[in-house]
Amino acid sequence: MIKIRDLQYLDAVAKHGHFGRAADACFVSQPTLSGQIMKLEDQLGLSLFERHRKKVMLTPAGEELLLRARQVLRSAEDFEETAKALSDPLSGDLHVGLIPTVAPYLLPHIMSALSAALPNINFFLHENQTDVLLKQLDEGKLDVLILSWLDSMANVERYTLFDEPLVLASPVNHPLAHSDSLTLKDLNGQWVLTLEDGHCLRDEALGYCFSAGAKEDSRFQATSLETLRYMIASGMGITLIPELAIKEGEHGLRYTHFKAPVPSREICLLVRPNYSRMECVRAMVSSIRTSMADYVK
Amino acid sequence: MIKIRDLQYLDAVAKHGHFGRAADACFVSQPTLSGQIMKLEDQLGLSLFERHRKKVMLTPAGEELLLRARQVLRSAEDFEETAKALSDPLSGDLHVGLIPTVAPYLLPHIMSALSAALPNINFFLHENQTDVLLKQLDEGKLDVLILSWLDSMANVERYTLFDEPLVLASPVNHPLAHSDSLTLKDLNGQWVLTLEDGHCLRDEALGYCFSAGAKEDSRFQATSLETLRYMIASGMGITLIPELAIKEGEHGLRYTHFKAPVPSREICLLVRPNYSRMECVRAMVSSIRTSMADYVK
DNA sequence: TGGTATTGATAGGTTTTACCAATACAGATT
DNA sequence: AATCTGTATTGGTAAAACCTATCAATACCA
Repeated sequence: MIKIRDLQYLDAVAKHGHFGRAADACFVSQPTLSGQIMKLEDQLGLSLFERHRKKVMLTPAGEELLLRARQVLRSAEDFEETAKALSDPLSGDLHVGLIPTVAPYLLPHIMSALSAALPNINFFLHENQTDVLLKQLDEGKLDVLILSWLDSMANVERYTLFDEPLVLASPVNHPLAHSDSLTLKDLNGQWVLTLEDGHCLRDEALGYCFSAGAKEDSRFQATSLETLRYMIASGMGITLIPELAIKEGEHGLRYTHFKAPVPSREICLLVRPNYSRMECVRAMVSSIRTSMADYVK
Repeated sequence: MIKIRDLQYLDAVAKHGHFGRAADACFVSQPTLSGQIMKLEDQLGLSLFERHRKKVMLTPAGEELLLRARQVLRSAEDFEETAKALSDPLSGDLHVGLIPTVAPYLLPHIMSALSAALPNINFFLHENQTDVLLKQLDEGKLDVLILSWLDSMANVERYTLFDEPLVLASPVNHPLAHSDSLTLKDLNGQWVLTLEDGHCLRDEALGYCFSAGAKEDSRFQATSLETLRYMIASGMGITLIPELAIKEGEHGLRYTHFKAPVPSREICLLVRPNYSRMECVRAMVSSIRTSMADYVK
């Protein structure tokens, strides 16, 4: 296979019409350039130049090949320029996967700081359920995930961002609302509404509720937290809601915090092991942790 | 500057997702390939692959660069394929320069044999006066010239094709027509019509005529042999015409051959010294000499 | 839970090659 | 004839690309 250097020599000699000056332009000695051109001609099985005492001119074949050589050189330069642009790990595109019970409630707290910390990163946000996200991360379609940690997760690198308490969401007139000392045990015998299957929050919430002796009202399953919230407000039951999802001042709805042991989930950031832009990931983790610490305070 | 080989390695690893198999495909050892990829990554200042036990996947930067790398490889292959096609010296385009007093009379005798001898050559024929042709040959716009030799020509390689006698062209009723023993001396005192300035035939014909004591009728100068012929036929004077230009059966015109010493010109083929496709030139010379030997016979 | 296979990285040594300085050589110029 | 200009040749060097052998980490299997 030909070498790009040789094509540069070809280009230079064609441009200068003179081996010595072309050699200077390529920062090599004239014998080197002459030798390489001869080797190239030998390799191609044709002569590129006619050597004359006063000038060096392209053969017809050389003329033809010069055009293609310049095409090669152009695309090689394009490659190098792209590489240079990409070499800054703190720039470029970053595809972030988030679960639906996190994305709309977390992003408002972290995005402005993230954008400020990584001004040259374009964040693409993808909302999907955990299993889909994990698959896409593995396939390389996503760069990082932000979701609720499950012990069953494997083959990922995990950065804990914060622990998010779950709070009781109930109709304002519910007996447990306004309790000053709500514990999980108080859920015993209650009917609990949940998200539809596939949401990790459903499994987490049900886990806490079942262990406390509550029962699932499986007649309805909400497709989103927002829908679920409306169902609760209309008096259909209670549920556990992540703290970040609380919106104060909602009509008919009341959020009540638990006393210890507080049910919670761990929100973490996942990347593939050996991910290439760890510098960027570390900056993200740092920025998000700071944002959330400020939020708690 | 990057090396094409490295881009091939990049392409191979991306395609196979496996260093060992990619190395086999590139006919190098796995450590070599690993090393070169690492060196490339180092050089570019970014990592192209994420290494996992079970698979090797492209980083986002790698994905982007792979596209450009393949573009480079494509154009490099195009270069090599073109070179291969051009490496056959007996194919391609060939620009032939001919003088106006040769082209229309010689070409019918030689072209079919030339085309047969060099079936893969495209002949481009350029008709111009000697000085223009020499300049274009020197500039590389033309590959070979076919013209009448002048001793003043320098810096060219010369292949004699044949000697072309000059014959007397006169009106049929001219005293010298029908002579069985015409010599140059018979031109003494005659008025001679010629081609316009710039045609080498003019200088040659005038040379013979002046030395024989003839005079130029400078009231008219023909722009082509065909015009000149009509002027002779209409009784305006005599001239010397190259033998190949004779058309028998023309009304009012008579051609008379000279006895020795026969005035003549040498038709030759010229190329630049160091011309690259000498194999092709030799084939041309050989073909034309054969054609013209057949013609004389 | 060891034993084996797979895979990419590493180490050490060899060959290739691109390179330079010095110089030869050829044609043009004086 | 002497000189100049420009390319080719020669001999030697340092970088690189490459190989074989081996390691370390993991996956796979019984």
